[in-house]
Amino acid sequence: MTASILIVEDEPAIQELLAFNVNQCGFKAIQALDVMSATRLINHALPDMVLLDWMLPDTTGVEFARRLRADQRTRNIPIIMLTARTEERDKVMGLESGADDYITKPFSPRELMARIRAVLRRRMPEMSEETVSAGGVELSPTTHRVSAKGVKLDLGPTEFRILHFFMTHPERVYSRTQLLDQVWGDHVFVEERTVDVHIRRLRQALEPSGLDILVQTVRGSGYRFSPG
Amino acid sequence: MTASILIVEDEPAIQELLAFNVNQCGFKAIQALDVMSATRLINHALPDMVLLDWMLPDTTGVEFARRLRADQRTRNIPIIMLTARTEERDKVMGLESGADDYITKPFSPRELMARIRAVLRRRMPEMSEETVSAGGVELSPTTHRVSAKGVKLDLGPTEFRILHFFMTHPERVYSRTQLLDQVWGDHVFVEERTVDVHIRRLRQALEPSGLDILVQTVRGSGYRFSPG
DNA sequence: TCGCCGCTGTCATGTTACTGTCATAATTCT
DNA sequence: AGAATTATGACAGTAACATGACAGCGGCGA
Repeated sequence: MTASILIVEDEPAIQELLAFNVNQCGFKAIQALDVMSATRLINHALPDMVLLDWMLPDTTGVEFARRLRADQRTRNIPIIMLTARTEERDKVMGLESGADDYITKPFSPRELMARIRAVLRRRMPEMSEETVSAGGVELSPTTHRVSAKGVKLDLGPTEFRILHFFMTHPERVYSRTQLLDQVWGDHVFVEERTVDVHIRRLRQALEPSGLDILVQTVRGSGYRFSPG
Repeated sequence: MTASILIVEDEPAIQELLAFNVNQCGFKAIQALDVMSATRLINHALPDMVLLDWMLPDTTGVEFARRLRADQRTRNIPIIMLTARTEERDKVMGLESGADDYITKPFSPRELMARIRAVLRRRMPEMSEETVSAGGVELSPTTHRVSAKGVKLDLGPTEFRILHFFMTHPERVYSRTQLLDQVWGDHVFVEERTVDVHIRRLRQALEPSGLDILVQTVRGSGYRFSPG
């Protein structure tokens, strides 16, 4: 689920610097020294974003950006332009060519990362924010509040996520492994028995209102949320 | 933070007239003569509102409005439609283009501004200039004054903006990133932890009146203003 | 022009609350 | 009963947050 970022930059030193920073921040850097190889890489697999140098040996960055924007397949890939000059004219041209943002060299790694994240954030849809209600429990992701039979209750982050997942997937049994994947995230190494403990904590929080019965154990299989 | 308003209008004379009036009223006018450049501008930075001509050379205003509404990122931007004749009103309404309001040409600057303010008040509360009051705190954007339980208190500019944003968006939890976007501005590069510090300063200012409890920490998520 | 002062963003350090793991008790099944 | 599975309580490590200190910046008046 980590975003891949195609870096198109002919200067090897800057190329490496960019790749290092991008990788450092948890993205996957894909490197191209010119437009031709960039095109090949894009044909092979679409990146989630393109970091594009303004000046390139064969085609200019602006021209390449224009081509990306023209092609239906690549139209929606965000582009950040790297430009050496600070003149307003270049900025305008960069934006005219369809770049989402631009950054002038020299730049700090921090600023670069901030811009990358900002652009990705603008493009990425938000997760579900609907208030869920079932079996006397109400959970609102936006206010991050939970109430059982009208009484506010206090959950830790993990218990909150488990409950949210359960309420949006009621009645169905989930194994510990599935819960780890869904609630903790795919590639996390956590002991399976840890799930038990968090289920316990969730039940404890629901206990005062008597709604702990909604979280049911299915021996040999896992757990289930059953609003009845 | 002044609201930025994107004006999409192909007639240069009217474009300028609109821009002049918008700027005159303390907003920031961003100008586009057609849908294509409007799209580019929006990709770069989201405006707080769109003033949209009904008839445009390339895509019609309605079509553009529909696209804005379809995209998760732009869904919540208020739109005001400009139409040439009264009879278009029904069409605009009937087509459900998603506009928040419409205004027929010719229009008086006064009327235009009134509608802009009305829509902003409805859709972007923190942009309007009205005095907000919640949980014993009163904040007046125009005079830049804040009082807690009747006692006047003294805030720095940033703390003022945070509090204003919070008061116009109560109960909802905002991540540090979201707060940076909303209070600092879209592409400002500031360390996330800086938010903590300003929250601290805001709480410190509220402390004497005991209202610092209104600013709540939601561990793992962000902060929330809860007037109870 | 200079120095003062308030505001800002960052860092280092202190504090708190959550997490994951284990050991052990309590179930349930065969 | 014995085996397998789950419940529960305790605990240490740690991630997330709070707080205080500080240097840089910009505005403002002397």
